[in-house]
Amino acid sequence: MTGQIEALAALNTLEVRSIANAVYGTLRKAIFDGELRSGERLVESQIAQRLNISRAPIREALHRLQQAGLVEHRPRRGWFVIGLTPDDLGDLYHIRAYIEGLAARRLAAEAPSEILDELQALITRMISAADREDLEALTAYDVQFHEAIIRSGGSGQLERIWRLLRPEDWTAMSVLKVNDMAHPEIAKRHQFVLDALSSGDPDWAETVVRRHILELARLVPAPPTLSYGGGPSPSDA
Amino acid sequence: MTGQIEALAALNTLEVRSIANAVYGTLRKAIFDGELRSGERLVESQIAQRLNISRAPIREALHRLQQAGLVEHRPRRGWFVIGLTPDDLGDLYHIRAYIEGLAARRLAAEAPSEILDELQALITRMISAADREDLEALTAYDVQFHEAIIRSGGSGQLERIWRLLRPEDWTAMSVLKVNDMAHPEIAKRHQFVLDALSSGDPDWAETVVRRHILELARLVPAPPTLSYGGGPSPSDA
DNA sequence: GATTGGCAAACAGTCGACAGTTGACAGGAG
DNA sequence: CTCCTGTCAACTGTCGACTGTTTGCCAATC
Repeated sequence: MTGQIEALAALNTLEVRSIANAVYGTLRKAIFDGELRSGERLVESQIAQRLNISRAPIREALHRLQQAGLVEHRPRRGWFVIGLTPDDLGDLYHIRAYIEGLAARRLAAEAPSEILDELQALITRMISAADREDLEALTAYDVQFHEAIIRSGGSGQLERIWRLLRPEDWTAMSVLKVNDMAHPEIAKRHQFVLDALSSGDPDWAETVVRRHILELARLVPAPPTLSYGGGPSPSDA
Repeated sequence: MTGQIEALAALNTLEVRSIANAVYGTLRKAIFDGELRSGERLVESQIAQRLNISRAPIREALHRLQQAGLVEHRPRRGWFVIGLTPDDLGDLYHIRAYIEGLAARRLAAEAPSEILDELQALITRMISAADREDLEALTAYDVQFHEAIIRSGGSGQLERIWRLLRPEDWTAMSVLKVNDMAHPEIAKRHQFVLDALSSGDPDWAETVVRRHILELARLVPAPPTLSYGGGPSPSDA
């Protein structure tokens, strides 16, 4: 019974209920895959024609991509793909580090055992995923771990901004690449974080979580959007 | 000549070049003025009818309001006004404090004199505005001061997120109310911030700026959206 | 009396069309 | 040859209409 209910709930959450959602995913993927280069112009009518739909859902998707910082809108001129510089990515990780640190501080202050148990369970699963060399699962648990911290330690706004920082894929992608070399290490690090959260010392919890994120920031490679295909780069300003 | 050019530039920046922009402003104002209460439902067609326009620009405005965190969109159900709790506002200030702190850190590391001069000029104007009891100007310079820090200390992403945190009005409104009682003090505090930025000590600059913002957070009254008409307030956590 | 099934109204999602603006280009004046 | 001006195509901003889903209500059933 419960299993079925959960399945139904998942179906409801399934994101592709609207064309606009599908377009959003398609364009986002195209950008990340490098099919759409930084600076490239996106013409609503052309996309509409190529996907065989009207412009309305395209506009909605573009607005959402703008919110995610992946495209730019110039009034009466059109839409342009934004390239993320390594600096940009670094900034996003920095902000994320602060936000999660803040959530961690609050979480540590209360430290409700259900949450801590949940986090511990996730770590257990991480370990087993690492044993199986199941990168996908490992990544998923990693994301869930951080989501749990934000959800239980932050108010709505903290979570809202946090989500804006990570157009779902980035984190997943970078984690995958980064941890290529150190699967079992991941679980260990999260255990360290959890210990800090359980310590009852908000300052310590905040510090550990912040460092945890910033370590990622250092390891993250240049974002896929970038793909400077050589040539003179006008990147000094 | 130059004057005219500047005037034209200002006209270009003027935001009401599209209906969607106007609708955005209208709805935002309605929410802040309390005409639209937290939880209230917004029906696209009704708004369209009342403003005598089609639904397209309304949808765009609603999407932007969602991005600003002022309304919520439930697929196939509609749009709902979101009420900001005092906790929410506090969170936003906290995040802002971190972001501006980060920008301050970088700014202090380089400390280009043009920027410092610009900031000093703004403080001078603040003082004179305070003398004149010109609250509007005082607020404007305050905002410009912080904008300058973000622009020169952050990469694009830092600024992008920073702007998301402050649907233009909040800051202005809260500053107005808060400083009602302490106009000349404002300039003094900003001078303190600027000194820290000039000190060449990034750690110190970050700390001072962060505190500067967090002081605001403590002073800020309950957000206007809220308008709890009495009743027990659930604000302890 | 409580539960289920069907119905109708309300509304979001989507569509195709039109109008105003912008950038590019060609042609003419200096 | 350079600069300005008029023209044109492309594209965004906006519109009204259609379609499918959701919700609340009422009747039929247990």
